[in-house]
Amino acid sequence: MTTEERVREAAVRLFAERGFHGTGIRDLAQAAGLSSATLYHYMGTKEDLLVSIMRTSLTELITQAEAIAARAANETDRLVALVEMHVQAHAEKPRETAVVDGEMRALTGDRRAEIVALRDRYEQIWQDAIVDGVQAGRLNVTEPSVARLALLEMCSGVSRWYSPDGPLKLTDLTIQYGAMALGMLGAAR
Amino acid sequence: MTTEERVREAAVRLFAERGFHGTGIRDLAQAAGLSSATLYHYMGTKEDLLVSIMRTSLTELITQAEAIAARAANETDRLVALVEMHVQAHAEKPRETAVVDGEMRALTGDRRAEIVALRDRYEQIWQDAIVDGVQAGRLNVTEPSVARLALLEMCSGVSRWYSPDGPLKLTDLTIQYGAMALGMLGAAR
Amino acid sequence: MTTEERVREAAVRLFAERGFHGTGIRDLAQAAGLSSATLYHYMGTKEDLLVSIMRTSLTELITQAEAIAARAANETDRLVALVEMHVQAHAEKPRETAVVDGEMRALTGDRRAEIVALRDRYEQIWQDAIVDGVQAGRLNVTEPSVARLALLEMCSGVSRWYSPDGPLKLTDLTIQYGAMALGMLGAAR
Amino acid sequence: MTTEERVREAAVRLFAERGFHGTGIRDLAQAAGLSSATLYHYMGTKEDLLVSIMRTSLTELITQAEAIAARAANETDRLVALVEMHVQAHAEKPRETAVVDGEMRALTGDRRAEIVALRDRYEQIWQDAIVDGVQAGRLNVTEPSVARLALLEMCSGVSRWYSPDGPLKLTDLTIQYGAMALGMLGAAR
DNA sequence: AATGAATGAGAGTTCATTCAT
DNA sequence: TATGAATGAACTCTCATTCAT
Repeated sequence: MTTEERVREAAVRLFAERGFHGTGIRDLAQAAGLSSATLYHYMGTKEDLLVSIMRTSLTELITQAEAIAARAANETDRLVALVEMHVQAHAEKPRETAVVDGEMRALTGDRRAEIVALRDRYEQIWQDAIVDGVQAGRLNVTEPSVARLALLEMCSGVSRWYSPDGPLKLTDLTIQYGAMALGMLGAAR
Repeated sequence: MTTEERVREAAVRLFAERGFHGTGIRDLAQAAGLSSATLYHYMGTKEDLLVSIMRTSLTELITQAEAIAARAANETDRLVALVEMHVQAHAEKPRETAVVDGEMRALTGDRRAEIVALRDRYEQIWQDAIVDGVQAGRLNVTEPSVARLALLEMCSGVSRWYSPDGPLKLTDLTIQYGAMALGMLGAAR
Repeated sequence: MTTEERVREAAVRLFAERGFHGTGIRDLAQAAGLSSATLYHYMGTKEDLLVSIMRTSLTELITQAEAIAARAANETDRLVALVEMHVQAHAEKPRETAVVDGEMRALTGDRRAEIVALRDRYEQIWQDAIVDGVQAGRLNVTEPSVARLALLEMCSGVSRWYSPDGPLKLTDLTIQYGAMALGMLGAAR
Repeated sequence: MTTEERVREAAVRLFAERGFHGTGIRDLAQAAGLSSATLYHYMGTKEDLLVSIMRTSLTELITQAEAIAARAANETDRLVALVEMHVQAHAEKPRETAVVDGEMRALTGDRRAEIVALRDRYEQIWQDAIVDGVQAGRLNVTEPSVARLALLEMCSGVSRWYSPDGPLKLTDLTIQYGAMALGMLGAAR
């Protein structure tokens, strides 16, 4: 693992555990095994580091979501595939995703706009999936926007509690979430 | 409104908007219209203030949840009533609830233990409701704990986006969430 | 005991235990059973209070020392009587005397000058006693100033350790100090 | 002189002149020619700095006192040598010794216990010297503990007034204190 | 006589960041 | 590549003091 990766990993972990404002540059340096001065060879500002983490994570989610949207056999499958991918990502990379979901308010100015735009783009994919599902008669929701928000919150929460060392296997987790998603969206049985 | 209430309200707002660590004592003072020294006539430490906000909010939720659990006609009603109450609380007091849901990690030591215990007590009420519903054959979930976590995350998310000034009325919101909850828990139709 | 006395007593105790700068106005108020605002009905500034304590204590010492100097039968008696008086004062009022001996540096400007002048006046009485004793052939010291300083430090130290509840009676204490003083000043046997 | 030494020296001087609580961190920084933030590269807390100064000074005194106790020809020599060493230390390092003698009360908790233990160890060496002198018939004191306290106070006072630039040479000072000590302890002539 | 409320200034300490080496 | 040294600004919190009631 390169030093840059160590820095990044330390940042992901600490930002997730303590939040951006709760993490000091010295904490980061110590966790990465460097002096705080050396840290600055591997990053810009603390906020740059946060942005970079978020961009990477969100971009990956978007890429996967777009691939799913492109290849899904039907609207139901598409929705379930999105849920499974999202849940899996939050189960496998709980820290990265928790940072994305929880630290957006720490960003300022243009950086914030950039990340918000990415998030909006990701959410739009979900919005489309739900709207299309409803139009196709496969889903039954009163208000697609409300459903989208509720669904995403439900799935994102996984990063806060799931542990791969616990009794629940990842595949079972995604299956359950897929089922719950279909249920809450009133999918035709 | 008393000065103490102004302090509290300022804290709730800023903690919700910027997070505990992102809120300085001077920000708080300014928002409450006081000097930072005067602030300390109306609070203990910054952390004390956070604890107090959380305790108040969680205690209120627990009180309401226990009342619902005591009076509900059947397991389905009980679950829906919990959802409606929770969603309503998060819609009406989005800042207080967001602080409860998001700033627990900022607490330290005994204070943290106290608040975590309250949260656990609240979640247990939900857990019981789900388990009872399953046993009564009115709900159908694979894993009650997973369902509880998913359900609570879904409902708590409301504080992050709902606005009473938007197109969606509060009653419609709660109805939709009730329906989604029943759907995701596989309620008998 | 009047409130003013309570304030004074609290100040004496706290200044002695923690020092002037180590004692806060809130500590004083609490020790006197008042609010910090009420405190200011019974005193000027914190420094005024210190000056007042010192003035009272030093004036009393000077009065007693002058009486001794006026009535002593001979130079040896005079020296011993000064020692006994000084030791008794430091044993009976350890806090007042400790404040006088230890907090002079906390004073500023004119206040400091006033107290320093009182202390110098007191020390002059001792200086005269030693010089007269030497001239009378009753004492034998190389350098009267050095002897005076050494003697006063020795006697003042009593306030730091003597307890009336301990095994040593006050009369025995003063007798021992008188004997030690004569010894160190080379008194004719 | 290294920066660390400059910090230490500044602290010794200011703590001696104004007391620990009377010295601010910004005073310290200015006296050392640093910003207050930079100060913290060279010390832990302000109290750590105080402890370190005291430990160094007391350890040196103990080392010297133990060496004297080990090599003294007889009980009288031993006592005089202790006095001379102590007086010399207080004359040559008046600030360090004044801090040791006067700021112990500013310490808290374990730090205080550590320093008190060192001081007690040092005083025990004196106590032994006096007791041994009495048993050997070379000293004549009523109460060794009282004599020890009086003697140490007398000698420590030197740091408060002696100046190497004054008329009194250091060797004369120590000789006079040795003579006074023997006198006050009733040494056989 | 008594105090709650108020505050500017300052306390000790840490912040994120820079730079010469 | 790596870091000690450095700092202005900011941190949370307390200071001594005043004043209207």
